[in-house]
Amino acid sequence: MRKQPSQARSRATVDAIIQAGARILADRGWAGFTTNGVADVAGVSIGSLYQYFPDKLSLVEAIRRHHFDEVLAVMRGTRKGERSLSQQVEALVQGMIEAHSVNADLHRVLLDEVPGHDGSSRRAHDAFLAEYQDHYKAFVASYGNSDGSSNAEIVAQLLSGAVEGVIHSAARKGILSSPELKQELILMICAYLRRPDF
Amino acid sequence: MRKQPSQARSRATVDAIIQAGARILADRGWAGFTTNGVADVAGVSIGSLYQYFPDKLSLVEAIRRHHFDEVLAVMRGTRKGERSLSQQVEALVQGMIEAHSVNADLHRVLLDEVPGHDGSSRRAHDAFLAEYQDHYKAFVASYGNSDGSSNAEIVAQLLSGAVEGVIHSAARKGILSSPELKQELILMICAYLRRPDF
Amino acid sequence: MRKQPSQARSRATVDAIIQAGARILADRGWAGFTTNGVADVAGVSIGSLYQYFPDKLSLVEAIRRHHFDEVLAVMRGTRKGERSLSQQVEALVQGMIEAHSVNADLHRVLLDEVPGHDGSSRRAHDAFLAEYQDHYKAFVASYGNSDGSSNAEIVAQLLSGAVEGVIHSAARKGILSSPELKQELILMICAYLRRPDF
Amino acid sequence: MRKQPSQARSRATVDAIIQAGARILADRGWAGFTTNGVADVAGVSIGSLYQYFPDKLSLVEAIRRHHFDEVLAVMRGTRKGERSLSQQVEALVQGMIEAHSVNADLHRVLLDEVPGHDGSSRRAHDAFLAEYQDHYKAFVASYGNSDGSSNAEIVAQLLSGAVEGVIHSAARKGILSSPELKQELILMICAYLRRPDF
DNA sequence: GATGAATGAGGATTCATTCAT
DNA sequence: GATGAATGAATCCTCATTCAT
Repeated sequence: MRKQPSQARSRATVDAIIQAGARILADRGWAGFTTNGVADVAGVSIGSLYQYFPDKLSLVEAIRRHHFDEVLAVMRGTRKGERSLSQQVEALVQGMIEAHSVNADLHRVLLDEVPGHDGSSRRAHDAFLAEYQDHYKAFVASYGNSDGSSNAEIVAQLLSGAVEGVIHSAARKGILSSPELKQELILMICAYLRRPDF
Repeated sequence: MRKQPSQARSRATVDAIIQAGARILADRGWAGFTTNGVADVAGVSIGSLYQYFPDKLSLVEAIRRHHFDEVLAVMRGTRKGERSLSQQVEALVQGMIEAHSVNADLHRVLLDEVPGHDGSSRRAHDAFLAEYQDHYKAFVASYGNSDGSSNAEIVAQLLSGAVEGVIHSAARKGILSSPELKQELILMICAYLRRPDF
Repeated sequence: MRKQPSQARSRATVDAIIQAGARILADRGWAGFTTNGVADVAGVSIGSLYQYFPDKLSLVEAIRRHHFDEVLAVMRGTRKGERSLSQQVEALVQGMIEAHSVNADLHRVLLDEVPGHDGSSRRAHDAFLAEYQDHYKAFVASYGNSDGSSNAEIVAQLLSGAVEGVIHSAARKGILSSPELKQELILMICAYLRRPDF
Repeated sequence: MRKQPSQARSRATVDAIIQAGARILADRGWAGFTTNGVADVAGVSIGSLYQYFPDKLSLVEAIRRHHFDEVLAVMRGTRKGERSLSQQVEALVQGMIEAHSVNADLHRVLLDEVPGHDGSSRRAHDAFLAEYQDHYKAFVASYGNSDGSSNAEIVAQLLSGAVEGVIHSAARKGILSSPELKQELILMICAYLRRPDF
């Protein structure tokens, strides 16, 4: 950011810009994301936008940080310490569904469309992905079986990919809230983690 | 398309344009995809491009159709009629991996970046997704268990989402060819399909 | 330049752009030199301008090359081989006045206002200045006195600065064509070159 | 100026703004001279700047007046009353070099880059140039030869142009302090003023 | 049919200036 | 008096598309 907003008024402006930017990114995608459009929707002048964000990318970075914080907050809020495996899995799946329900369109655009995060922005993005993966690794670890832990990485990768994919495609079809799908996903994960040769 | 290429030369021109477009889309993404750029790489004039494609979207549609045809051809080529469940699953997974290896970058851009398919293009895209899902439905059906068939739809949805997600995230990390991941994915699907309460 | 104009029409366009640019630069200075303004005056669209010049600086470079070529052509046209010193000096002074009469405003703006010529443009500019100085060095050398030639450099520097300055300030006052001033300038140079201790 | 600074604090503010403006003008040229930038460097708010200067041009005028005052002060300080011609000429040249050494970059920018002095600013600028020329006229007059005094004007014009030009070009080449060049310049002027036919 | 010159709406960004606090 | 948030006209540049040759 170019300038720290010190007065209340400017903080409100910055917030309005970020909200409007998130809205436009979610609704129109990266190609439809124009700084003039953001300023318009935010109800501020284009000059005000550039007073706080040196360029388009730094704005999208701010939006990204904002969104990731929310998503991570939801994920961290997932209740822990369940007894049975299926309860643990249900908590995980439920948490991811909720996390994905936080502005799912924005999430997709941020991950898929927004181009080259270079430099400092890369770190923020990687930090998010790292914590994201850690969520799965922690889960796999907590399941605590005694086999070669070298597998944990792969298993976490598999689980995150599968859960992500199922939720993603369900979101696209508008059936994210389907209880049957959720139930089947839970069953699949449980079956996988319980398989005899694990 | 504006015009059907009737002569051999015209067909060669159209092919060159589609190839060049696919190349650019894969290499530079949707944001780097310009009609002038495509014409340049194709070695034809911008006027010729517009002789065959009325606008940018119709060009990207042609590219999409072209690519989806290839992908479906690979998927259809997956060997069928295996005996054991795990052999069938392995065939499925292997087929999907191969399908995703057909110009994976182009695939990702077409699915993630290229914006709103409206009108006729929508149909083509949906037809692809339908056949894609049918592949899974056929697989689930062929596993042929006798329980409530109302579940088949959900199970296909789950499987396609999970497989897609795992392959997608692996592709992003450049580990699409990891045998361990593939093995775990097969294990997960087998475990799921074999679960006692199915 | 971004593109070589191959057809006659495009060559005319490029010429019109360069002429208009030179005009605007001379009339309004670097600060008043806008690409849209140039396109307007040239009677072409802004798009055409950018078809041939990748950016504002490359346009100003083309203008510079064009102008320097003209100036050097005039300087080279100065008749050589005079007998007496004062005839030689008169030829020199006359040549410089004529060279400076070639779009004097443009000359001033190009030398004084146009910012940082980096890279390849630098070379063109330096080449001009070098030939410019060479003109003086050749003159000093041709005067052929036998004293330490290590002075030739300094003398050339002095002469070019003095002649340039006189012509420059005369141009500003609109008295470039004053015969008296020219005569005095010739006298000064002759007196200097004839001084006893030279 | 919009307002006369009456209190000490105000005067300090105005001074800071002028200093900062001169600094920026010298360092970054006219193109890099922005009111917000000046306010920043001066350590005052942009609002304060506009409290004292109604617009950008009035600020640059103040800077110009300030600088010209300094230069004239240096020129006036040149010691007078030397005996021999060459001593007088040396004093003149030395004075001009010193005057040009007072913030040479700022001087160049003010003379070459800053655009159109209209209205009241024109007067200030002309007053400076007049006094500048007067310096030379006084010098020519003091040399007091008895020939047609109608020449004095021309001779002053020639001398100021030549001295200015030599110093200017030397400054550009970074050899303003070269004693040889200075010596040659003095020689040239002496030779000119001593020429038999004067 | 093919060419490529020309077009101009649209989008990112700057900066002089105003005005509420 | 001072502050700095807000403004928006102006500028550079891109790229989809048209059309004369």
